[in-house]
Amino acid sequence: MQIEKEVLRDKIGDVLRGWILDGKLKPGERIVELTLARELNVSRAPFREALWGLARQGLVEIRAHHGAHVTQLSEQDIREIFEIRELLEIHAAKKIRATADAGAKAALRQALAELEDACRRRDIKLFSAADLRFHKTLWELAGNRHLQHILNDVSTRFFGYELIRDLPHSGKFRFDVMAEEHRRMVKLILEGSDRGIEAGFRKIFAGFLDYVLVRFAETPPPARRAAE
Amino acid sequence: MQIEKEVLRDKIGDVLRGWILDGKLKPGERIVELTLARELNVSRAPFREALWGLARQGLVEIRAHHGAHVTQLSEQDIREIFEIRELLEIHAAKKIRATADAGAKAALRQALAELEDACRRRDIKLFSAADLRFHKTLWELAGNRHLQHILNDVSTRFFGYELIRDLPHSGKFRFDVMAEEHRRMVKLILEGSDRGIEAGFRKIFAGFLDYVLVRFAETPPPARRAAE
DNA sequence: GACATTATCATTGTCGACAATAACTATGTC
DNA sequence: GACATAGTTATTGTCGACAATGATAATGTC
Repeated sequence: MQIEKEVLRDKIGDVLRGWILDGKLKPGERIVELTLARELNVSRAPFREALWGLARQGLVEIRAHHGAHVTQLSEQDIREIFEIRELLEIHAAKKIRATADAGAKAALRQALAELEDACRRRDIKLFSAADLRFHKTLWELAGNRHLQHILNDVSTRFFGYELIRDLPHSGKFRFDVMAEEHRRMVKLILEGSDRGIEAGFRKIFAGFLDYVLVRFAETPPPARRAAE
Repeated sequence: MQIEKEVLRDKIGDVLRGWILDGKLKPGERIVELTLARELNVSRAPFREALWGLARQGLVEIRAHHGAHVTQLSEQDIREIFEIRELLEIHAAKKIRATADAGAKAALRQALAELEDACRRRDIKLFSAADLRFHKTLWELAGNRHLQHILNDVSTRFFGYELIRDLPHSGKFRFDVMAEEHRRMVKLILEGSDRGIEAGFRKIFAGFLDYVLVRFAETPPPARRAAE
């Protein structure tokens, strides 16, 4: 594996983030510095700093003398993070509703169109990318960079989870429902009221949380070696 | 300056955090690793990791080849962070209202009592500590550890600011107003409704934000060497 | 055989040195 | 004198080595 970009720690961080998000490194798994550092042909110094960068995003947890572990979320964690994301994303939606200009509306419609297209093609990879782009657009258009940043971090933590990452692969993934829900969100923002956004988004989020939690209950914890 | 605790990086982090929060290190100021590391009789390795820990809290910003700078907030930043804190703290208050048991209510009243006492004595140091404790209690009682954590980080960023830290020293600090406002918050949580909390907290936050922004406008930016 | 104790090993924490980069200074040119 | 250029210095980035710690295995005792 070769790297070529800014500073080493950033390149390493990008690689590790990728490994976590696509499941090569699994939740709860310990990251042994020397092992992975050697695999990347780098020394431990920049590797360590890369880990701190990931810890900043909540993707890994660093404990003194116990190394870095890929963050492992409990059901409680998922509920809590979900609650926050819902709160913040609804807030973002309301702000967009109140402030959106022509450009913002166009961006939103554009993101929606891409997502709908991915759903029509029933293409998982395309959908995941479009979904991420859609929500990132939402966060950005709210016009609060700190909010955008927090939402990004809070959301990123989920993607490392196969139970979420692999959701679409479960065969019975409802592309049409997803398209409809996102259409509804856009409609609420462009034509609805704050109360409408509140109720509509809540409903969509609740449905998704249920879906996630059911899968979480089904999935046996992958040998949680975490709590020591 | 001597240190003795867990791992070096944590001890260093604690010292640096203290220096930032009490103004020995000012917003925008560059942190030169060797200089401060020598002052603490430590090498750059643990010092650097301490910086990453602070970056995780948003207290410093690390840019490749440009070192670490104590986070410098623009007026825009203050507005944005304030908006988020208001949103989250109102959410916390609503959750407490809905779920608080006898113990929670007692904890809230206790925190309020200490704050009122500090106000009666017109003791700034006491007040600052009590205020922090009051809000931390609020965040904790909401029963969402992730929310608690985010609120803590989001709030910490303010304390490094003299314009906020030194507010109470401006002579005309209104202890009675502060006591009254916190009393009102507790009353709203214990006896009010969600709508009441929303409106009441909004009003209090708005007043405080105004106060902060006026002072921010008055304070000349301390030779912003940031934007390079 | 089960348990406590010690020794061994794997891994992280810290260090000092050197390389790479950016900021600064001095010099030359017009 | 102002500007561009080259050289110098200050600071960060990366490295390999050693120390400290925690986990594991081996040993001894009951």
